[in-house]
Amino acid sequence: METPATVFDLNQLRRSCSSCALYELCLPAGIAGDDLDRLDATVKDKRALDRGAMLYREGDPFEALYVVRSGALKTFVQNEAGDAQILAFHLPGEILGFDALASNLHVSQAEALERSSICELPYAKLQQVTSDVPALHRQLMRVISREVVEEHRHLVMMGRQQAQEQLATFLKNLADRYERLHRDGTSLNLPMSRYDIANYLGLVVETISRLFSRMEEMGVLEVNRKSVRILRPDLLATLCRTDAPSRRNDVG
Amino acid sequence: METPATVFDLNQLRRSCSSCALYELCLPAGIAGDDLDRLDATVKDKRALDRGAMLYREGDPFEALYVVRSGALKTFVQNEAGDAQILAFHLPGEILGFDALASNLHVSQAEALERSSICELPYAKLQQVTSDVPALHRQLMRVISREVVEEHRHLVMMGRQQAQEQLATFLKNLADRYERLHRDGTSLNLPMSRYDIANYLGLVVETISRLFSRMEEMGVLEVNRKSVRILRPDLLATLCRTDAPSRRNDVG
DNA sequence: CGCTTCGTTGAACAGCTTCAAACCTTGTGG
DNA sequence: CCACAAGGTTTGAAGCTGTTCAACGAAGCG
Repeated sequence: METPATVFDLNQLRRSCSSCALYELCLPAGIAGDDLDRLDATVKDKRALDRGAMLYREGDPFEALYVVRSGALKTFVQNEAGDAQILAFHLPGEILGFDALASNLHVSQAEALERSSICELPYAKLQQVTSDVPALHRQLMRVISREVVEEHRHLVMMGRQQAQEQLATFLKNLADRYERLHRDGTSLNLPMSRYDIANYLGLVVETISRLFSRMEEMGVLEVNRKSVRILRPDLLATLCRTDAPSRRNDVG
Repeated sequence: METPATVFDLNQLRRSCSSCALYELCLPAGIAGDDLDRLDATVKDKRALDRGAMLYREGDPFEALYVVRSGALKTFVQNEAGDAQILAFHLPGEILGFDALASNLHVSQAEALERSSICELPYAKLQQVTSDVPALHRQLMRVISREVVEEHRHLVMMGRQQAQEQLATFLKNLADRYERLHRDGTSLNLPMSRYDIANYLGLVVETISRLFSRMEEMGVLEVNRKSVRILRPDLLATLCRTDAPSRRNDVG
């Protein structure tokens, strides 16, 4: 909890990737010297987004990639009826916007889950830099590929795991990502609602609520609304695994 | 049904992307002239893969991207217990291998579903060309992005749809892709087993079998083992949509 | 302070899975 | 070439997980 003034000062200070706390998680990881300076010059600050504010919508022209600097966002797709499927939650240091590379239009939407600040990488400028800096090009490909791999995780979770395993995996993944941010990975403050978690996992709210209660009874978690403390990380890890290998898991 | 001799001749003839029947579906789409020639030079022919043969395995070093020229493959991830989740089926003109870009190791596996032939794009050579040819670079990014979007479809199918809607969507998608190949999109010859379909959709074989029977009773399909004829494409399309918007579809 | 949204809990229900068995196809070795 | 084994597919019956419907308490917000 910092005062608004402090946050503002930090943002002023950090108008350079090399001095950003997220440096090693972000796109510039693995880039140095002049190349980093050139990337620096392409980064535009984006005003903070309030909770519920959209970073981009489906059909928006592709203008930039975005890095979360603080806060959290969700990305989702919506069908004609307005039904949504959440694709991912994005924490500080994570990049979003790749969905628009294919058609130069966004095919998903990004919404802030809480007040968030964003780095904007205008793609036109980024392309100029990448054509001169092969290292950045490779780095960009690596980051997209990471996104592909991350979606594989999501698919496995949905396709092969039971509800309780899914929630355990989801929490463990969140905890791991918070630890990478040098934060405590055992006491989480969930930025998303139960509805969001349910949607992300392909379940309904009631199931999520019941599972939180059950895992609290088991002594794995201490749950208080958005605040989740992991009391037994070891138990949580075992809950991620399916113990009864079901027939649907065999490879053809 | 061509004689082996004819196929061989075609392969001889087609040692150039510009003369390949898959030209407009494949990586070179949007590339022309000298640039295409340079790409041409990087393409290596890969011997045909027999049914069940692996193109790459988890942990294999990243050496190349691959384009399916004929046949079909499946990609999947496997957990410690050997349980698998199929990520995608790959038809002619489609590219695979992007999973390895992030870590320079494959994190998934690719297996031929039937005798297939493959174009190999050694990544080292490809990188040389992309650094000189910005158009190819952009094209490559677009193709990866398409993969991301395609995985979104898979996630929505798994997360928001019921079993029958899933199978209908799966079949419609296959039909569309076969039509893009200038083949008949109404009489499919499924290269994958019922087990594969079930695994891909996060269901069990029995469910798939029952759904095929049910959709045949409804007059939508005519099913005979691997051969599926779509009698009522209009009905199939309606079966893809959820008519009862369930609570789990709302966006938080 | 009242309203709306979020979260929790209970009870009944439904859809998909599990278990079981039979049939059909494919391939292999005698 | 046939018999048999092995695996893929289909169908039935029972069971369980997660959903649906309903109701209520708590928190957030104008």
